Amino acid sequence: MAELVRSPKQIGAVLRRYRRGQNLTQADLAKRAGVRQSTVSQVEGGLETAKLNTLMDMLRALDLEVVIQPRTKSSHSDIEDLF
Amino acid sequence: MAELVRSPKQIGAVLRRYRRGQNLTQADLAKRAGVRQSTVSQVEGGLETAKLNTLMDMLRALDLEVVIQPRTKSSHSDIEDLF
DNA sequence: GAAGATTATCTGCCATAGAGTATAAAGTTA
DNA sequence: TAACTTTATACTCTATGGCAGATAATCTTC
Repeated sequence: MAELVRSPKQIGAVLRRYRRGQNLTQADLAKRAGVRQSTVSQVEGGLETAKLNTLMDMLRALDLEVVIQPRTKSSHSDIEDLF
Repeated sequence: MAELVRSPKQIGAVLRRYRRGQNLTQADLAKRAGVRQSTVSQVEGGLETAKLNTLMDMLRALDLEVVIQPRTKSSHSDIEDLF
């Protein structure tokens, strides 16, 4: 399932969801991605100033990929912005 | 058109393509995104340690959005990795 | 090929990410 | 509720992003 994300907070939420879906702990993911567990915790928490390569490492470790596309009028996940 | 990206370098290339497609200079985009022209230059160049919020600001300024999805076996743009 | 526009780099400065290491706080299960 | 696991925070230190401000290098165009 493709997840539209518009903020670091949403990115973190998606990462967490997929990590749990794969039954991995933050420590597991950290090891795979080559970062520290505390870093995983922060990125999942939506750290805005996280580094791009750190994010990419985490995505790769979860077998996720990124698609960039022109903004669509209104996507379903807009509702998430309310929370 | 949706663009699959797997590295900061590819992200930078996509940003540059869209920026030019909208006939904007780096300075224009910088102003819209609230960053410096030098920063735009670096991110388009593929700076791996760029900050997440900086990237998001640039994407938003170009009316682009990000989708995170499970990795597909082999996407067309894999070929781009050769260059 | 000179002028003008655009992009790439540089210096100084400050803020902070993430490593390393550790512990506190939450959650989970027996 | 004690024991264990998982996640959130803390502290020091080093590296570097991005701002300010500016200039060099590289296109464009006439």
